[in-house]
Amino acid sequence: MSKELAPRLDPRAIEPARYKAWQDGGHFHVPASAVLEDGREPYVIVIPPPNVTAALHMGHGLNNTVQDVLIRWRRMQGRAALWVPGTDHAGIATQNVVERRLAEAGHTRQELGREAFVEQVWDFVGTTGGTILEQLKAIGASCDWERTRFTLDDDLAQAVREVFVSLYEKDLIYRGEYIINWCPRCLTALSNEEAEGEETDGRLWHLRYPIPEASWTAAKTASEAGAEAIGQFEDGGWYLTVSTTRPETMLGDTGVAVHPSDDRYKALVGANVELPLTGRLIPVVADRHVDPEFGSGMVKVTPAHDKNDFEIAGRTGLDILDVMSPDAHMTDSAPEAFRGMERFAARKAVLAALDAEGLRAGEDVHSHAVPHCYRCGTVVEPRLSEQWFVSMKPLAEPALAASRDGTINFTPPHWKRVYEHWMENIQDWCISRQLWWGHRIPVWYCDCGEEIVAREDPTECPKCGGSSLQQDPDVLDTWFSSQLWPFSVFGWPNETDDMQAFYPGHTMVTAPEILFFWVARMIMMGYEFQGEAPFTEVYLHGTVRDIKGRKMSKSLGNGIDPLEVVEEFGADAMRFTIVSQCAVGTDISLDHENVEAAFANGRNFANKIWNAGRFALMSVGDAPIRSLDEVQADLGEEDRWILSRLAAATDDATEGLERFRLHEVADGLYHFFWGEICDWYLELVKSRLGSDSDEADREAARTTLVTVLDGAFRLLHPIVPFVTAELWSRLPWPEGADRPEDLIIAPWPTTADADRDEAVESDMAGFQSLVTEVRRLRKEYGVGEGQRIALMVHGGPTGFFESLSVRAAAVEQLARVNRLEAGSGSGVGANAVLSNGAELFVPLEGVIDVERERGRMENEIGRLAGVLAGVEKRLANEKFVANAPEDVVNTARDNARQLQDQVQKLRDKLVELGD
RNA sequence: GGGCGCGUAGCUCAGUUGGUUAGAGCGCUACGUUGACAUCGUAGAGGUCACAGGUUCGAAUCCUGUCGCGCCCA
Repeated sequence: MSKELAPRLDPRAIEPARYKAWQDGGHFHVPASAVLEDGREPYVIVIPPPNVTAALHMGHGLNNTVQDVLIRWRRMQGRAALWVPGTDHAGIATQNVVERRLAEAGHTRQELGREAFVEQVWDFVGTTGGTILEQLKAIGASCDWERTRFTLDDDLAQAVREVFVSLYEKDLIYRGEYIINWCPRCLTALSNEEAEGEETDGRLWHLRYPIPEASWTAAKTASEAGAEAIGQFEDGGWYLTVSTTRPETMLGDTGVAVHPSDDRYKALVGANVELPLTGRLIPVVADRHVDPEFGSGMVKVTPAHDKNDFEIAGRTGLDILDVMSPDAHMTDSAPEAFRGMERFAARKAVLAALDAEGLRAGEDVHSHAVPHCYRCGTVVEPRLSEQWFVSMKPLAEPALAASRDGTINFTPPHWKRVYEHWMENIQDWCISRQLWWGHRIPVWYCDCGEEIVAREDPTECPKCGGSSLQQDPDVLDTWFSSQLWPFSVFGWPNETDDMQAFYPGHTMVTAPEILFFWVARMIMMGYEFQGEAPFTEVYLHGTVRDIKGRKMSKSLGNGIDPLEVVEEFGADAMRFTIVSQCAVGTDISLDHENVEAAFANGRNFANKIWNAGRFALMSVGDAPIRSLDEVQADLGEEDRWILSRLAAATDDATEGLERFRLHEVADGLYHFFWGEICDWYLELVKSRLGSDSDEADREAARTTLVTVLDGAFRLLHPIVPFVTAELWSRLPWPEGADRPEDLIIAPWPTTADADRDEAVESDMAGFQSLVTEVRRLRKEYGVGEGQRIALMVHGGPTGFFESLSVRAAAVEQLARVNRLEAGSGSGVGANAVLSNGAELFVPLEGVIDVERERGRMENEIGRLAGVLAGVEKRLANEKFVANAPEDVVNTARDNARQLQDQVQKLRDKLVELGD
């Protein structure tokens, strides 16, 4: 019975039970047979797997709400809508968490040993790993939980193994010694993407390297040729100046380079210079990488500690000297005075030592991007290291073409260019990590020197037959497994029904931050291993920020816990608030200091839905309704109006969802529900629902009201699933008509052209403007709502007055008018002319101050005349009439006519008032 | 240095291919307990659409420049 509904929506009373009913009803699960046997069209989203150690934050709230909206909508459209959930093992992040816990107990992973440590991580993941997925249920996420995957699951490991070996066999994976990004705290290599540049105000120090006497002549020649870097000490000796932001690396310098065509330095190429503090001599070499325009045109070369310098060394044959340990301390390759020093201490010490020798030539403030580890924030050290790499250029080609030819679409579209730019300039990807937690690299080394890369763990060396094989100790970058997610979740490399049914998927919903990390790589892997893209739509949503525009983060303490929001206001409130702010390409900002205000909009709307539904259910009762066809002949104007508006709302919502314009969908449905159903239709239909009204009229009203709510609940369901499903389940239904088991699978509304009724919409607009105008006049003169007034109406469209008198009860209720008369009226009163030309007169003898009314009308005339002048000016312009589209000109003409009419009538009334 | 984006009501932001009397939510003001809802209703105040040029019959919307802000890549 509907009477039991509480006057306020209590989300806690309905949401958990609804969710359970959906899940128990099997509505989230999509078996492959739905596609392969039942022939339903699939719609597939794979979740961006959250880190297994993470707790739900607002970013997840946004990301998953968007996915759920899309999935629920497609499910209602009858698609086999599958949303695959799961978590990511997050190598560095997870290992760090467990290491921190060990440290609290005074232990290190090294003490524990690899096997025991990994076991501990598994324990940890086993106890806490499901948390975030459980939390997703609270916000209503309709994932297929039977398919939950973890990137370290055995079958996903099989996919990783297959991809690694296969790429290796195609020579797209190789091992080599190069400069990589190294985190001295995590003690692992990082990819370029994982080393985040942070704009820093640093210094550019200038250092002097003395030139031995043997080359002074060359130095003099260079100096005379305009070589800025060459100078003379007071004692007559020559030196050259180089600049660096990392002075400590000079201890590893093995050369100085100039551009080969830089005539200034020609004389010096081949000469040696003294490397201060080390007693070493290093050569001057020529290399095309040096930019003669930048600085002095002369650079120091530190091949073991800089990527460009390493390449210079490769071309010029310079020595490579590594002076730093993995944890960024100076090694025995550095001069004794600096050995064992931490890098930043060494920087100071080197500068001081150079100072003492008079070899510092000042410094400049220098703003540049310093790379930091994306997991721990430590300054990344470029380091020479032997690692595994993926050769990216060949993989990027089809992924780039897919964007260029529109196979893959980005929303918002400007990300297309960002993506393509990255693909065009793609660099090889360092995939080995010196961690214990992750997919172990499937490579074994034999004592005989053989390198074995195999799908199955080898027991003996295929070359020498020996059994003393050592597996590579490293694991793979987490993203190496994440990039396989769109097909590894379906059991690939096995040939599965799931693969056949659900690959490729459709929409990827994620944040722009991981466009390169993840989205781009998934696309590359899709092409390489499946021959087609893993999805065709990439929807990149904004970032959740606080009221000051800062990204929400744990460290800033400015986050909002979605679960608290759900607890306090309900998942519907949270979802609506988020979606209504989810305009394409914009961030979401929420006030973390006033959570109630931040979510008021969503909470109020959910409550409004609840109350409208509650009222309707109470008014309509439990008896079956008729079908719309049966009551067609009895429909009132407002019935036909709201049905027409429902059709409009349906079209707008469907189109908005198709274009990912979620904000517009939420906004449109909000105004349809609140501004049209609640503010007007419910008010108009109230009197017809009572027991004393004509039965045919009552049944038409009941049927229309239920039909409209049914439609509105369907349209709103993807955004606010709980409150809509709860109310929908209680709607009465026509006898004998099929009723879907639950709103979650009720068909998404569709429309036909005939569903719109422009004439009735226009009539209704006239009625609405009349009511609003009368209300305004009442307010103007302080006539309270308790006081009934008379209203005289003259003119307007044909039949206008008649249509009002049919609705006299509604006019009385909405405008508090108890006497409605045709005629222009006379005497003292308030006057108005509607835009449809109808003249209104409210006799208010004794209340109205004639002077005030005159002033008010003059203001109104002035305002309208101003608008009219603008329109007339446009129409007077021959070029406008000649060039503008016909409908624009016609609209302007209609406007002008209507405004002229309005102004004229008001002027006439003003004259009357003066008499 | 290169690239992308932003500057619209007190606040947070919409405004799709140039054509409306420029909108919403929150906040604010006034009035209101008419049996769905005070998490409400009614009405209202509040904007020279950053600035300066330009294109156009017509610019918040397109172009150029200036100022301010943010992000990405080197």
